[in-house]
Amino acid sequence: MPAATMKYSRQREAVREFLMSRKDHPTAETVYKNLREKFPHISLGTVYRNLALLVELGEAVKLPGIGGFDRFDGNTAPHYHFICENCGAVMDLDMPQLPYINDAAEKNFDGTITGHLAFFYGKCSKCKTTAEHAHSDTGT
Amino acid sequence: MPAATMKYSRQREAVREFLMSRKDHPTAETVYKNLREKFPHISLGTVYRNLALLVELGEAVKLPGIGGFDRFDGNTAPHYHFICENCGAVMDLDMPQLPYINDAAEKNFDGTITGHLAFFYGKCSKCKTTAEHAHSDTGT
DNA sequence: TTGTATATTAGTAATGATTACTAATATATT
DNA sequence: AATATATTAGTAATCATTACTAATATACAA
Repeated sequence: MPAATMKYSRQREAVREFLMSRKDHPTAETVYKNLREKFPHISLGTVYRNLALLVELGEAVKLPGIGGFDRFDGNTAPHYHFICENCGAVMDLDMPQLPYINDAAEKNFDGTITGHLAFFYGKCSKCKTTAEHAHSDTGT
Repeated sequence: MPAATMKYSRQREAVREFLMSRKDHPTAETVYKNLREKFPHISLGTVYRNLALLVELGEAVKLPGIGGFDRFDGNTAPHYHFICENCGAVMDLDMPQLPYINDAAEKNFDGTITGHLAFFYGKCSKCKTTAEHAHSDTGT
């Protein structure tokens, strides 16, 4: 619930800027670790609150529960995601929207389809060649 | 981690049967509530352990983090899901697989796409007419 | 500039789904 | 029946996320 009137905050701006600058859909923990370089006393709660606020304002998107925890995407334009089965990396896919699959879904369905969310699985370019097993998102 | 050799258990059979009998992708809590009618002393841990075991054996599928918690699907054949934005209900969609969208995803992608998961959103037939706000999965 | 109002924060405690642990029980085999 | 071990019930621990609170930052006006 955004406050009645909103005030500027350096922490919120930093969260916003960090999110916009990244294409890897960081977790709250990753945002926290990175912002601590600029704000050594920032609290995890502040990160969570501002991430939720940005989502409410339509300036970020929440990808819930991927690999056990929520991730946040500064790109609010509808797009598809890829998740590497090997290293857990999450990345955007450069592909057009597929609005017609909504029609396919609505064909034998009583309700109304307004949209969809799709995640593609496989191996990222790195894991395709190297057969490593470590999981990423180290926040570097 | 399944044990070296597996033994029969009435509780596990009950979990399996319950899951197979339902098309609404119940949560662990829902399975627990229902099985308590037959096993008044069954523990939630037993339900979780057996659900995880069934997933490992390939007899069930886990839908992670939908609406805040994991759901379990006794239908292991690949299929698509619908999630009602109003009541939170989760249901199967009667539609063909869309293998060609993997090709669309792989077009400008360096890695390998092996599959996808898609969730469709909108209003179920019930919520399309009645404008209620309660969330379901009451376990009845 | 001061002063007042209130949104925001840091720090910490609480929540809640899920997982781990352990002594007792169920199952399988001899 | 006796032995071995997989499984359970019950409970405690985990851990991402949320809620709470006194102190601080921001906005704006006198």
